[in-house]
Amino acid sequence: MATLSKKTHSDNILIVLLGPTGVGKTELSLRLAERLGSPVISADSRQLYKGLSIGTAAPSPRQMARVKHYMVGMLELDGYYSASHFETDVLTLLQELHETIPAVVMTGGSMMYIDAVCKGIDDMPTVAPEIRNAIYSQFEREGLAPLLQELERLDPIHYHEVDRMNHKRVIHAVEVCRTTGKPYSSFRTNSRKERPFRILKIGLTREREELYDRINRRVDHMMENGLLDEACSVYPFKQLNALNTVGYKELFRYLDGDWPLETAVEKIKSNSRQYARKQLTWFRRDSEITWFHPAMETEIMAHIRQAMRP
RNA sequence: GGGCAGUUACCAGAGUGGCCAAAUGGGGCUGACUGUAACUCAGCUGGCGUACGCCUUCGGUGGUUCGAAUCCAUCACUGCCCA
Repeated sequence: MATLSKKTHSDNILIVLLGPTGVGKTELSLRLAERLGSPVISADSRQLYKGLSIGTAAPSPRQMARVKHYMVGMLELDGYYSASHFETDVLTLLQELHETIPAVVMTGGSMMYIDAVCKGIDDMPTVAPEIRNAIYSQFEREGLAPLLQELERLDPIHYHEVDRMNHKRVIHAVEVCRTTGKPYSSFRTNSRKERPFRILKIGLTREREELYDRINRRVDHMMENGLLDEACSVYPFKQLNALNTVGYKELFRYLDGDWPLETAVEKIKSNSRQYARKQLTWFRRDSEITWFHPAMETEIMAHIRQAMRP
């Protein structure tokens, strides 16, 4: 009887609204959040940064006035951040929000960030910048072969598991080995972390042609709304990872004089389409996602209400 | 009207007698991915087949040849130059 008034873990829920870029997540997330009395947590690895609002299609000031947003425009361009940081930050935030709000909305398309929150990511030691720099300069000088040999010696298990053609993965494993003196694979648990709330994943999708058309048109709108000015304003920081981002890297090629503007805009469109495809590939293997067309707001709301019933 | 250049797969563009279903790039498709992930990497991309393979392609037609995307003739179209 005493449990009647007491909230349990399973009373709280995280509603994850995910989907490829340009599918229409932002507007729907606002409407759902308003109906649920929830804020919106953005799961977007680029909207995190300050000064990239046009190119990352971040929620507008007007939209942010409608609903409280978290994880948007809170990071300096040179700030270090990762999926693991996101996991920690969002879990802390959710603990707080769930005190008063049973159903919290998170929306975005950064696959690894979403998985980090929903499934967890292993604790991995932070790589010291000196070690990272040393390895990257070695890579530039000597190529990947010596690093592969080093990995084979330091972590034979992971050596056989990694994609050895993928220098980023190989380099990271070596970084961790060098930093800790332990094999990279010893930090991997392959386990899924428990969460003190339930998770409902709602995927938004559209016909491919419709999605591509929206993406193409959205890029044109971004250009009309000052994307080039925004890119100019961050151009001095173009070497930062935060700016290895669709919409900026292509305009930098224009500003560098490599491409005419028209080419850069076309590349933004095609890179956005490719990104959308990769997102769909990633999400496709997640059987926990229930898919909807963004116009199916009524059905989506019903699906959420259903899940919220005890 | 005359001269020259060209016509290759979705696009661009190599190939100029057999090793060509045809390089390469783009685009497209599929997939991998536990730490800067809007990153990075891989496969496929004429048709059928798991595969050895078979079939249909290189502007059209007709030739030459054992064999043609490649050579010849002719027609069509495109571009540049001269009128």
